[in-house]
Amino acid sequence: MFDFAQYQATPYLDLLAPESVERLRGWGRRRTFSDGQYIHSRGDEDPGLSIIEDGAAQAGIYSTDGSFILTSFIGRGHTFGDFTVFTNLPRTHDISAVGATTILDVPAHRFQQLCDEDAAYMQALLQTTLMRSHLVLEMLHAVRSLPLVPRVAKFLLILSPAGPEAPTLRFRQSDLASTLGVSRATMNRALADLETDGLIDRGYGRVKIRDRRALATWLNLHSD
Amino acid sequence: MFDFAQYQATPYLDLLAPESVERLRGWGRRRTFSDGQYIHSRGDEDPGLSIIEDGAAQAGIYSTDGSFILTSFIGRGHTFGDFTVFTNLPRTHDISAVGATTILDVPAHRFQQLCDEDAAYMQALLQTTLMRSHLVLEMLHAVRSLPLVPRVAKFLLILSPAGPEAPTLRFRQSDLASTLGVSRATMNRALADLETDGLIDRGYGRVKIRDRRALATWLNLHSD
DNA sequence: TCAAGAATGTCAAAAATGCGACATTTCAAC
DNA sequence: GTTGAAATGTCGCATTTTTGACATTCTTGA
Repeated sequence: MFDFAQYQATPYLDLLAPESVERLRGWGRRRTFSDGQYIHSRGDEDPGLSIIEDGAAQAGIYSTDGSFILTSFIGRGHTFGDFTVFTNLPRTHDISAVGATTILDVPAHRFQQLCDEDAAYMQALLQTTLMRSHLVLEMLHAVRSLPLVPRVAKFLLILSPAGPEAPTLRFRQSDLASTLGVSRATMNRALADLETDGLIDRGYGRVKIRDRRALATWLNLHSD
Repeated sequence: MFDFAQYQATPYLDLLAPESVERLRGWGRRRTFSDGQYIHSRGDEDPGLSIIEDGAAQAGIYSTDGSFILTSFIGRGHTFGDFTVFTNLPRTHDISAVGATTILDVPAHRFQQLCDEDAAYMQALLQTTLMRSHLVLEMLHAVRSLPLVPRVAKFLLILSPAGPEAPTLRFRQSDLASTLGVSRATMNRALADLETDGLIDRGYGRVKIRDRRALATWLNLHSD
């Protein structure tokens, strides 16, 4: 049985009442980015909550050798930078736009003020944070306990956007590889296996999941 | 430079005002456990927040082959079960006591009521959740990008309790091994390396960190 | 105190993965 | 279109890790 929530968190904006969303919009600054453009760098110290109004972003860390270790794909309605508002940590990830993207930036002090006035803002944030935390734990568990091919399958499920039935991930195999901590050759073999089983299609700079449901079912059969 | 916060989250109880802690105590049920006793099992559905008043616990997942994949060490003042209160997820980890342990259980509806009355309860929870989330991301990053020995070192730092300067981890090498997703033989070699460098001592069913600071310094030199 | 169980230390063979290389395919800029 | 850069597909070979085995050490309970 395919539990949708198991692999996706509910977007922050979807957890707020429409009027709360409107209010939030009034308090933030809107910025637009083009595909691949940097939004934040690891180590930046400008605390604030960012919300994706349109488009998408990816969070990860650039290694010294230039490769990018992807941690999460952030879709419309989701947030990032939450760390910086409620802890003293600097930004922990590099974030760049995927496709044309509009971001709503709410400075830390303003967001805290909003939370004071209406606890719903904080509760919603807590909910998404807990769900994302759960997903990261799942990723961690996958990395440590699943054999290569199921591990790749699980990551594809977690990293793929929620919406479409047959999502296309616009990732290079080399980036996917460092995301899972394996070499490109190994990733290629694993993707080839999944393609042979009719679960995905490999393309130039992208991977297409033919059917989320089928992939999830296959994963259940091949894990544990 | 050894950043203590980098490897430890602040306990929930430490983020609350003393009177808030008192109030919370009045709302929960106190239970005691002896060393190794089960507190919760993965899959349980009895939503509620648990707080460690005394002692400690460890969270992880038992594999089908009986080995235990440790995810986190939960010390005094920390919480678990937060998922179950604010999302519909069942418990995701097996939790057992480490040493004699006292737990304060607050049922989900009561805790939510508390949050409604005083947002501080939620804000503190958000803070610890964000910090723990950060730690899990660090673990994930370590698993994927660090060579064996630094990887082991980083996990030892994250899993060790905050308090003592020379903490002793009461873990078998086989459990540590599955926690990092390597074989026992490999774990043994890695620990031997660290022991040769004078950073830890291997014992029967335990690993002693001679000096957290020194280990952290060594890790900085050997990562990236 | 002693025996049995449990955990560690270690080894050689087998398996998996990484590394470097190179041909091929695809895309995008001109 | 053409061309060059970028990404994929694949191949040995080197390296690391796993596996299974066995001896040794430690702990605990009879």
